[in-house]
Amino acid sequence: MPTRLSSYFLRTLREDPSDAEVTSHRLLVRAGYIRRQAPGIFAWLPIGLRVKNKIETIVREEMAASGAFEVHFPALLPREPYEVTGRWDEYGEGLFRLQDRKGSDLLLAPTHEEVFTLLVKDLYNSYKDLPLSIYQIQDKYRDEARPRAGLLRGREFTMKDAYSFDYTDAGLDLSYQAQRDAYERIFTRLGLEYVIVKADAGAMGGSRSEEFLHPTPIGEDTFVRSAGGYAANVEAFTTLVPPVIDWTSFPAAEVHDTPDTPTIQTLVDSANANHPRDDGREWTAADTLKNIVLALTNLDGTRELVIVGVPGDRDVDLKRAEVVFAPAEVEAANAGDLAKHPGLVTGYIGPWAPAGAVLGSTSATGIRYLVDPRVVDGTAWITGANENGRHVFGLVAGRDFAADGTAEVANVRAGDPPPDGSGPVELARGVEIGHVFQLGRKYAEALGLKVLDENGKLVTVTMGSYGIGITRILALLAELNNDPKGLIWPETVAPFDVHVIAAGRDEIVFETAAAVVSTLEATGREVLYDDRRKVSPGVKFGDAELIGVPQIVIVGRGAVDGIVELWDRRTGERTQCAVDNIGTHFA
RNA sequence: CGGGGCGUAGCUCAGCUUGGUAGAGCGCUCGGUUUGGGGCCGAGAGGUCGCAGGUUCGAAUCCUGUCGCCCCGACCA
Repeated sequence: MPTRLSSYFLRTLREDPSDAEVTSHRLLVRAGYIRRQAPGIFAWLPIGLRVKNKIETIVREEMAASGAFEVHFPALLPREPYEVTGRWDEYGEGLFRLQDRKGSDLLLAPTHEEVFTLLVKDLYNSYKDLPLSIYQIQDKYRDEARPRAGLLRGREFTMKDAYSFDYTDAGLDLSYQAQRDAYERIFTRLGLEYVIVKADAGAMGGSRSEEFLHPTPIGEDTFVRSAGGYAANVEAFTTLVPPVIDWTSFPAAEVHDTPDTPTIQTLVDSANANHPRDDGREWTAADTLKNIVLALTNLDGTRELVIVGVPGDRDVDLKRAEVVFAPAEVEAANAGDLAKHPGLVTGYIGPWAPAGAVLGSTSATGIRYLVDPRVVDGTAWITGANENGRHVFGLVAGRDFAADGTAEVANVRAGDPPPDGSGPVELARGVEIGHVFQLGRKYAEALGLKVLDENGKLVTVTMGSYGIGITRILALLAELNNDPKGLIWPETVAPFDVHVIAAGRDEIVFETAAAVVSTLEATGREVLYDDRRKVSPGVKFGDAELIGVPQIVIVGRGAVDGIVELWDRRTGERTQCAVDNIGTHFA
């Protein structure tokens, strides 16, 4: 049976909804696919569900091909398992929490590692049962600080989440690879360009992690890639560590007066004017060591300071810092923080003073000191002398000062060398459409998921976690496939295969259209039939363009001669076709 | 959490400066007309003007507070 527009539960809007800015959001609402319920929360209408189901079907087929089984969990879950793994607290304000009538804590799951782990623990005890991969397609809840862009970043969204269970690391590698391969097939079928980038494992824990990003300027993720094939999220980028330098012939560090040089630029100018280098090269910001005070707020609410030293031509990237110091929250230290440490001379902070070390756990201040990986032993720096208006020149790492360790907190720039030597990187933006993780044993350990191995010994299971954002992909496809008139779906996910328009009032038009619809359905096509009697052709054409079914058949004034028009929504091309040939045309 | 914008009919908006019976277009209902690009004529239904206080003879309009929404930023597996 065709879907008849005269009775379909669909209403298109003539004008853009006032609360939608992003193209995909605007068109999906206008064309009757979704309706907003609350910020970041949407209802799905029949035609929208059809597209969502098409995407889910592709995902299900490839999940099945990868050997994974589908299950389904509730979104509403008890606190306890999340308490055990620590995520009840770690997730912070992003977690929707609620209580039942008895006062028991519940949550709307942001992701389901805990309960999948417990399910396998419940059913399996032997290595013979493994490997196992199971998945669900389910709605997830995250209380985003600011939902935006319609479906692209919502608070409720549909996600395919898969989990793998192995008892050896080698097995995990295989399971991970199987999911990764399935993702490549899925995105290829969806016609979505993607880049696989090295990612930070973040709050999920675990080791290996890669993101599938669709490269586009509207993306919220920044990643780097080199011509030689290196690709990483900026949070996961690791700096190429230069070789250690032999400093035996270096002169001793000297303290110079550098009045009124609170910023790097003023310092560089002053150095070139008053203390030029012997070899005539200009001092640059990269010759200076900038020491930034960060304040960490730990999960238990305590606040501590840490100082990071980065080359003066770089800034601290707070997102990268969050990764380094997770799960603590990171911000720049404020005046109050600094006031508690009178040993720190704002604007002239450095690791060294004539009286001894100033920064570091064992120093005068006792503040933890971490440096950029480029600050290797033997590098010489201009940096603060911990006195107002004075800097120390030629301060050599490893000789004059030592840090507590290194930290990847400096911003990444185009042209930076990646760690694998594959050539300078460029920066690009992308939308995260999939993410694969090797979780390792974190969750199995916390929740006690163990199996007996070949030797009758209990071993902890190792896990992987794999996500695809279904509704985000739908929004992205809408974002990529439209024109000023409306949506233009790719055939693979279109709500219908063909949109048949009866354009005219004569009975012959409707008879011919009905015949065309029957023929198309006989060839297995899903048809949307605009059979509305009192609606003018202009309205029908406009709706067809808005709705975005890729193939349109217009049955109109040619019907009397047995001729209909084929209208390609994407190219706009219209060609004539005899009614008798319609079946073979689409066959 | 900071900055900006906005809450009036199902949708998109005007009216507010300068207080005086609630408006338009689209959509919806009925009748007629029209049928290849959102047509036309006529008659209707539909709104506690986000909410609460205040000023006033009188408040959509002025004042105070409050709630909500959108955008930018911070934040965000």
